[in-house]
Amino acid sequence: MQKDITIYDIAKELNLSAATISRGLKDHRSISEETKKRITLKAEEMGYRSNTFASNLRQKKTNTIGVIIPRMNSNFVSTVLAAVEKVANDFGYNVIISQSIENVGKEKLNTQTLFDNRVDGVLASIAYDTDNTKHFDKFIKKKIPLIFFDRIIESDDIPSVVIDNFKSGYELTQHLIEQGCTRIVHISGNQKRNVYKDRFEGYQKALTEASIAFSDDLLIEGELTEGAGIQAAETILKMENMPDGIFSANDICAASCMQVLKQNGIRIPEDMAITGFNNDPVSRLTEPNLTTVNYPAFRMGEIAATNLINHLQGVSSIFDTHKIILKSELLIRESSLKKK
Amino acid sequence: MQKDITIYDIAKELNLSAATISRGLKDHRSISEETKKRITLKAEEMGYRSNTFASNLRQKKTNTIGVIIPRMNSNFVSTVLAAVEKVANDFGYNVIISQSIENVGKEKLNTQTLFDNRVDGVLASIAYDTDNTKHFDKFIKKKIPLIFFDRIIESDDIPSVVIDNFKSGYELTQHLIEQGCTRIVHISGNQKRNVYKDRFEGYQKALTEASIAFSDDLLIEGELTEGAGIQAAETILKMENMPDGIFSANDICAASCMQVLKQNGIRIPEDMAITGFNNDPVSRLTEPNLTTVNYPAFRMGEIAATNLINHLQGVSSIFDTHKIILKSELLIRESSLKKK
DNA sequence: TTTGATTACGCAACCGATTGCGTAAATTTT
DNA sequence: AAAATTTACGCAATCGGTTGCGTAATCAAA
Repeated sequence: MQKDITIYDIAKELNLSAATISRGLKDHRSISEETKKRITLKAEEMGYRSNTFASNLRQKKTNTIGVIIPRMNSNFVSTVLAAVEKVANDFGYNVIISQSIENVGKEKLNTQTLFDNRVDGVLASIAYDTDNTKHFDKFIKKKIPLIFFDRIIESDDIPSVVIDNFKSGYELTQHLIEQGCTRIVHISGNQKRNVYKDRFEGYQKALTEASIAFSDDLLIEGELTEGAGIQAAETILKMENMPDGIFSANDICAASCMQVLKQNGIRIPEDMAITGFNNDPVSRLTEPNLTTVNYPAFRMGEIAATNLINHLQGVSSIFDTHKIILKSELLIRESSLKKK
Repeated sequence: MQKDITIYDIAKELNLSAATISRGLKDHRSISEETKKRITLKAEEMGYRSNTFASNLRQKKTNTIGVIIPRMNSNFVSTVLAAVEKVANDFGYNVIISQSIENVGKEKLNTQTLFDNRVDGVLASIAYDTDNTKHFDKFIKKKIPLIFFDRIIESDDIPSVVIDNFKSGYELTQHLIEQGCTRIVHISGNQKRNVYKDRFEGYQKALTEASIAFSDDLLIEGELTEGAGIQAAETILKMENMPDGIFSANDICAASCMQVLKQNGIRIPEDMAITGFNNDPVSRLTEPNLTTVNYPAFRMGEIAATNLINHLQGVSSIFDTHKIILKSELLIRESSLKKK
């Protein structure tokens, strides 16, 4: 293994100082064009690569942003990440991704890892059971910019990028009611999470406005996984007073639930109208296609990353913003169309 | 923003040298138990955090492994990544993930970024249009261990972790033939990629063994996306001599293809038997459920990461291994069961 | 009591890039 | 032609942790 080439090696070859090499490589104005060219060429020729650590150590910044997400295995999350990576790359930033696996403990470890790795900024979507932002305080104290997206905790210190979950939940439910549903089950996730709580409250508001009573057994709280959908279906099938509509807080759960119901002879949407949330590809592959909400995942990633980086570059401050709400719209498909 | 605490600060507080602090913090044997305890406590009290860059700079290693993948947005990839992250964390390694977006150009940039960030080791699954491993040579030259997984390029220098795509393709096709299919379309990806080429060759072998002729129009090469599935279906619908079986090289494409066919009155599996590949959740949500191949994604990530890290720790050498082949098995479901 | 071994720690030189300050030489101004 | 600028580069300290080597102090062996 040959030794690494450093700016000192280049300096020696060209009879210049290391300082000049350093400046020449980064196009510093006090170096003449000709010298710059010689330096660049020599560096190329010798196979020089900058040592990030030496640079980071000296500059006290890393050109890296950290992202904390619950899991990578959903269409939504991977789309957000794709956008974040794209924006970061365009601005010369690296991205470190860490998954909390829906677990506060792991999430705390992740914040610590990112902190120790001295990321310049952080984007986070919090885990299922997180109930305070204490483990994010270290970033705030160190003035390391932090933005929450999708799953957030309200905090005066932490700006966020979200959609209007309340509104979308409200609209979905309203749509189901318009289709003639009078007994609508809501399958949701942990009510600690804004995304689920807000959708639920939107659902409740729509019910109230239509003078439909809500009872606790209509809310099925679970993990919104494929398995949770199956369980929900089984619960529903056992209900004495069978519902005529289901509003699931995500698509995958809606899809698996729908499947079990169909296997049990329930006709969709005639007997049961179903809606999901997110517009995952699966919503377009079920039969019938799932009515859902288009979630601007890519846009969300783009906006969160752009704001963070603009802040880092001093272009604008994220602290001027408290919350950014993106547009999300209803996608009506067959699974909920009782009236054709 | 308060200044960062360094080992020098701790040293001053305790009237010790920085060297002793450094050693004390990492449990070096030449430091007395009592001093170690004092150091640890003081460090805790002062809110000390180690500076990774200074450490990396001096030690010339980063405790970081890099992963290059085509895209994050498939169930397969995100499952592999979850496994890699788990193993890496257990061993105290960080993970940097970079997506090539199925593009050699980006893939090259990614190798450079990982190289410049001086990752200790690399795991890679190559892009759609990569046709040589030249951009990986820098790792080999620097003795940075590299393992390919899933999508590989055969190379004497680079070990890999895969499944037997040929065998699975063969078995799937054999199954379709047993079900009475005599004209089977194969929807595949870029034939440069081992995963697609091998599955195709397995398919061909099964056909040959059953004395079924293969003709070029039976191979539909595309990007295996949702959209590609729709296109494939349209192509198939226009065929004068309608096939009676479809073997798609992944599930998502099979699912969308199946949907279009159904919309056009084709009965599955009676008129057309369909199989996918991967055992993505979507394969369990389509109607009928998709026959597919169970792909041990988590295991693959675990094995690749474990081997890489074992090598880094000197426990074993990856160069003793050329290729690791994991077991993958046929999952027969309704979409292909013409004979019940 | 003397000697060899062990324990516990300090000294100082790294790792490689960055940057404030200083200066000789070249160029422009008056 | 002398003075004032500007240009182009070098010096040396700095970032914070690591580590080979050296040494004082303590302990065991002779």
